[in-house]
Amino acid sequence: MKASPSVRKKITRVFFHVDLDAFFASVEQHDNPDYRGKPVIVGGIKGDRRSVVSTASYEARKYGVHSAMPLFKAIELCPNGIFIRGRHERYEEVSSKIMNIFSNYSPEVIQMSIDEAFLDMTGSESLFGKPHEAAVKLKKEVYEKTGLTVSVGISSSMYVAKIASGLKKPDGLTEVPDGKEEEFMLSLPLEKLWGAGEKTAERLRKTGLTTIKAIHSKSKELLISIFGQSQGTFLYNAVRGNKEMEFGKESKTHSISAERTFPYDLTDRYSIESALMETAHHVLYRMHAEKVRSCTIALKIRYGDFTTVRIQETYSSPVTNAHDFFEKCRLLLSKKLDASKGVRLLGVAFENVEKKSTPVQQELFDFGEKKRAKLEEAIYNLEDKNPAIKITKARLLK
DNA sequence: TCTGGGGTCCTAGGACCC
DNA sequence: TCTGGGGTCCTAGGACCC
Repeated sequence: MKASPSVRKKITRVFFHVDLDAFFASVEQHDNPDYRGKPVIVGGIKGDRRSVVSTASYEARKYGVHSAMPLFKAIELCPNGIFIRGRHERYEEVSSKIMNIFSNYSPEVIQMSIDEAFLDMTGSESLFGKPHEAAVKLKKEVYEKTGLTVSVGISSSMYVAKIASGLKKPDGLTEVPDGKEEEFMLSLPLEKLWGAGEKTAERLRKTGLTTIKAIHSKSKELLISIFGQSQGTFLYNAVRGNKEMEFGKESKTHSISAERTFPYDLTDRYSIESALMETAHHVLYRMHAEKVRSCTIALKIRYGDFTTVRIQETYSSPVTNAHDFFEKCRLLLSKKLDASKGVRLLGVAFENVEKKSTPVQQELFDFGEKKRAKLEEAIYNLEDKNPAIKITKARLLK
């Protein structure tokens, strides 16, 4: 079959990027009317050591408080702020309610995180009107149903929509007309270039590229020669707002991890191993809950001086039982740990996680491991059904 | 009282195979 | 004899994002 190009009209794609404004803090303000209009800081309470700000309400941002800021600094800047540790289950609940609303507007909602999503609004005009009109409707519906505001970016390029949604927060709406993507990008300061963080910005500046315009003036080859194939190509496309920069492709790998920063550095082996056991149990539990498996274990250690190392190992068969898993973790720890340094953080991860249904090479010998795995699975199921039951290794009981 | 936790992707080097 | 080239898998460290 042949379609004549002159007849087939080129379809202009329409993407929304929708971002929930100061999400965690906004949920708190919604649920607690006393908090409204006040600086709310989610991430930790006064006295929590080594915490950081997760989300600051717009009232708190006026004091200079922002995400990822150490909590002690936020307290310095905003001593009268309302400090909250956070209620993740509640945020998940509100998030899924909002994502549900999104799915009434588009058959293709690509959720990027708990508080943002892309909506493919291509061809939705007969249902919701022009993109701008549709966005107004969507914002209104979210507000009426949840009391929260969202910011929307509209563009035929996902990348540009993503940047546009961040421009007029909170409660913003920014539309970049089709064909104006490049112009739009050129009007922005370097800090708005999503995907180029602190380190890259620094490198760019050192190269004399202090503006998006300056990057735009360089050839693709030059950018690649400085920043490498991947990042060079990214920069070249990003400053042009190129449409082929898509999000939401199936990711190649998946991992499950847990890590913990200790209020004080751990120095003795027993405490370190106990903490390791606790974290290991946590990730293993999650792996069972998600019905997946993995042959690769990774251990992460951050020392008191903030240097961070990792060690990983891939085994011939998936790790399923807790005893075996912990022993493997402990072995990795022995190989890597510098005992002369205090341990600030320990993390454990399963890498290259895959669905349980995919076939796997059976181990030739089975040293009673299947039995142990069965028992543990039963315990996990029990905990699942009744969260009040907590079966924990004696060592973890204080 | 400096610097969370859960992720993804990239790079560079080494092992190993043909 | 002293040395190749491609491909794949694995590992450790980094950058980045929310």
